[in-house]
Parts: sequence; structure tokens; C-alpha cells
Amino acid sequence: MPELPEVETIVRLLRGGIGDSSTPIGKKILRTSVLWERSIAAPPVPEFVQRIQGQTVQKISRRGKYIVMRLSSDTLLFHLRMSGDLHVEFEKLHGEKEAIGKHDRVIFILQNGLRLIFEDARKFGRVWLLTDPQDELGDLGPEPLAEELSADQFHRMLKDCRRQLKPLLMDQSFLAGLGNIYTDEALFKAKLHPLTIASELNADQAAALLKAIRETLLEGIQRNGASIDWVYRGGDFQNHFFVYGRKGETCLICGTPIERIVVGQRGTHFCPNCQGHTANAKKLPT
DNA sequence: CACGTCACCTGCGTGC
DNA sequence: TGCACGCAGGTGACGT
Repeated sequence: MPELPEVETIVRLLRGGIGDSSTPIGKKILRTSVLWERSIAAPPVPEFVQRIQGQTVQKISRRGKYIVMRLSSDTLLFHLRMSGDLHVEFEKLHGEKEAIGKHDRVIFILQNGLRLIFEDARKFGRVWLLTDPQDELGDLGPEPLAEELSADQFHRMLKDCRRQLKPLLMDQSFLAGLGNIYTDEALFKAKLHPLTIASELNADQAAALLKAIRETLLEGIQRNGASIDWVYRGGDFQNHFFVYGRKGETCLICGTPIERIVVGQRGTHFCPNCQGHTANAKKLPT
């Protein structure tokens, strides 16, 4: 899916902060059309549609990879998973037939001819309408970009884990927001092998990893995220990957061919030279 | 606790 | 051109 930077980009677009895009903030939801019922995680579709009607969008934010919309009395959550997207459109002029996109799953009809559209080719994405958003967000780990997360604290979090870095960093209850791309890119930047056992990092390595994660995420946000495959959202971070999707191509730092292995069912890309120097990684098969 | 496997879905690129 | 296959930004439910 979109990872933290792509979700952040979408949130900023929805707030109207980029270009001349319009925003759902301050608009009342007049009606909702659910085109794929399983996109609605909770409550049951009839209750969802009925309860949301008449509520006004007050605030749009992000928590991990979730889009959080504060409404008058409930909170609307979106998780885009692999292929979801969320954007606003204007109603067509009178007389024209409303075009429903091939992958539109939920359409929210707002005031002033605005429509909020949740589209999702692979149908993995989910939408929640909750009284207390913590019911869904409660198990998330800390925000990697939050200043409150110190290098010391991050080192302590790692010290308690005997797991490999790659699956650990992608575990949303450990840290909220990293996915497959940004994890591979951050590990490359930190010069750490993806199979390194977390508890074996020293304080300096932990600090370097947190710094690399933050720099990678910030660059992603600054480039408006990555647009890969047919899911295009305007970002261009995909043109600046060091390892992701570059199997067999040469490392931009040292020239060694980038390797791809599978870890936890996910393609994992790394430079065996730049990221091969941790003590325990040498013992691991590659 | 930590890992492996499958399931959920559609679409695109590749190779025969 | 058709078609099988592998791959894809994610997560949750299992089993060992």
C-alpha cells in the first residue's frame, strides 16, 4: 500500500494544502454510496450509511498508515492497504451522467457538489466509522517522525526484540508507518542487513537506524510519495530508490549488484556490500 | 514468542 | 494474440 509518506501526501491533498484542490473539511456528508460492501469494516453497512449521514468533516489527520477523519460525532478511518486511494471530485454539471470509476468502492456525497471517493483496485482497503478511533488505532506503535521518540527509547525498544529488523520494522505495533519500500530504503541508508537481529544493535546503530528511517520518510513526503505500477498519485520518490526494485542493478554507492531475498513473504532488497558488515548478518545465509 | 503459510483481490509485465 | 505465471506499497488468521 501506500506507506506513511503516501498517506501523508493524500492527507495533505485532502486538506487542500497542495495546489488548488478542494477540501472536504467543513462539508456535511449528505449521502453515502457503498459499491463494495466488504470495504466497510465496521459498523454493518446499513448502520454505517445511516449514522454517517448529516455529519460534518471537522479535521483530517494521519496515524501510521491510517487516514483519520474527525466528524461531528464519530471518527471515520481509512486504511488503503495495497491499492487504495482517497480523493475529492466535483459533481458533473446538470444533465451529465455521473461517471463511476471502475475501482470506486465507496462514494461520499458532500455539500457544494463535492464527492469524496474511496477507490481500491484490489479491494484490500477498509473503512471504519467508530465512536472511539482507539478501538482500531490502539495497538499501533509510536510515530517514527514524532520528536518524543528519542534515540535512547528506540534503542530500548530494539533491545527487547530478538526479531529480524526487516519484519520488526514493518510490524505496525512496533513502529507505525513503515512498509516494504521505506523499510528497505531505510535499512540501506543505515547500512544494516535486513536479517540483523534487533537486540544486537548497539546504541550508535540504533540511533543511526532511527535517523535513516526519518530521513527516508521525510524525503518520501517531500517528493509527495512514490507512484509505482498503475497506482499513480503524483509523487516521484520511485525515481530515487537505492535498493527497492533494483535487483541485479548496481548499488549507487559501491557498484555491487543489489540482491533480492524473501523475508516474511516480502521481497527484500539490499546491497550485500554496503549492508553486509553487521556481525550477525555474516552468519546468516543470503 | 517468533516464525511460516495462506487468504483476501486485481492488474500488469514476462515469456512461451 | 492468448495464456500461464510471478509479482505487487498490507494485514489478519491460522498452525508449529
